[in-house]
Amino acid sequence: MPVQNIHLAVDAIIFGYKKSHLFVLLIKPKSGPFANVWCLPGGFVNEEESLRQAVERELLEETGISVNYLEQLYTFGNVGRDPRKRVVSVAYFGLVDPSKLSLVEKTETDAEAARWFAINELPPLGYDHPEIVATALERLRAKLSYQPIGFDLLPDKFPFSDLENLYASILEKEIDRRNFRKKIMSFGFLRETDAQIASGKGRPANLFQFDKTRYEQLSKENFLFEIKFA
Amino acid sequence: MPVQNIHLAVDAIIFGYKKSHLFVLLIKPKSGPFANVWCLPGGFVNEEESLRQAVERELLEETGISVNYLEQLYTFGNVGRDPRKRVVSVAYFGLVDPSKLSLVEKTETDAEAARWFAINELPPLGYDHPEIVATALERLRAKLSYQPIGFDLLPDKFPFSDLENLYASILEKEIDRRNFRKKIMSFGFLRETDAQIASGKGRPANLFQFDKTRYEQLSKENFLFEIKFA
DNA sequence: TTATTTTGTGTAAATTATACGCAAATATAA
DNA sequence: TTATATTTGCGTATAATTTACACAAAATAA
Repeated sequence: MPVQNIHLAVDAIIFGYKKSHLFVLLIKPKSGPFANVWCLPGGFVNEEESLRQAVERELLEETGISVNYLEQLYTFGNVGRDPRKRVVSVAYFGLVDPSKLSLVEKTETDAEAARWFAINELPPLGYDHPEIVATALERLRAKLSYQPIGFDLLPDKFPFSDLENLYASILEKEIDRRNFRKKIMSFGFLRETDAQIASGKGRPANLFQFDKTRYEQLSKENFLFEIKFA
Repeated sequence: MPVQNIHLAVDAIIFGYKKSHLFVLLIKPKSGPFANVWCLPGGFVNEEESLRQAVERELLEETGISVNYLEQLYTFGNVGRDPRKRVVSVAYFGLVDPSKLSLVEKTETDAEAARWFAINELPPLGYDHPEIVATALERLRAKLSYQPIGFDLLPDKFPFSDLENLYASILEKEIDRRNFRKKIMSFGFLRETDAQIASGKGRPANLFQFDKTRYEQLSKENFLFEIKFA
């Protein structure tokens, strides 16, 4: 085996969603070359853990969060992306529901705390993390249209308009409410509950629920999830 | 920085296509725990090269081939995937045109040589390479339907039926010739040349050519490549 | 010259996507 | 209490796309 001095890290880019805004979870590392700069959560991989375990561990250590959805995004390995030495980082892409977003309102910024930032109000980021965020955002947008992934950004029960606003705001498109609803309901994996919610003003909305089991059943048959917009 | 004893490798899974069959490029490593077993080309990353450079270098060294298309596929990092020590491997996914496939017919199996294997006649593979192949095949199939990637598996000029057979054989679907042709031609990036080819028997076919520039132009506008099959 | 093989092409029917507006239910303000 | 503003819930007609389907032309082989 060669003598190799390459370090292996993982980074996590975690999206949250609330009130028509997409958020990203950031931390300020306590040490390292970007010690006082906002960064994605992440760190070095231990020798006896899988990559996924490493991300989950780092996430828990640095932010206290656990995710609804997590998948490998891309591996960033350019020479020089860490000023100290060669570090290759496997980035993971995750989604959480709004219950995890409480820190956004709470945190009164202890310097090392994790914080949520709205996607279009990100602070300057360390390393090549802007590139990672861009890649993740692309992936999120792409996946919204061919995987029912939006539900991992919503609470268990939600009014239909929340789903609609999620698509509209993340994809930055206008959506025809009637056609969108028709389309989603035609899939048959969204259950209308008998609960209602009063959103403050206007007519109260019925709450809906994503039936994951049903979705998985359908996927095995000849069913294709796809949402396109003009 | 932590002391970390993880090694970083790259692997390449290269697809070729000829006469309605999909091929994968394999080698027999000269050393290591799978010294006499067919494996994907690959090897350790040098400290001063990017991941992509590493794959391209290994490919050239081990198989003498250069590719038409190459993208990062996935990073395989489970503990124990290499019996010697922790090795994390970034797998790349590549496509070549049939001119590179000559080794298939030529090679009279010098033990260390590279060889093409039909996808459904693969020998037993070392490491976790069966998993990598499976992942790559999934990716290839998925991409065929939303990126005009099939052309990288064909020669510069090709009869239309080759394209059709490529889709049919890789996706294992039946295709309606007339509808498929209508669909592809409607995109407007396939040029009919005035060359013809006599395939041996039957009516000679006109040759077609993928106009990449035109495709890229279209992509910038409001154009979506998509091919679905029942 | 006849049979066989492969290419090339059009149309009608079914399905899917799009465009579009009004009434019901609530909260708030007058 | 009544009027106003806001949000939800819903249907239909038209356009666009997808699907199903068959036969003639050009070549080779027998």
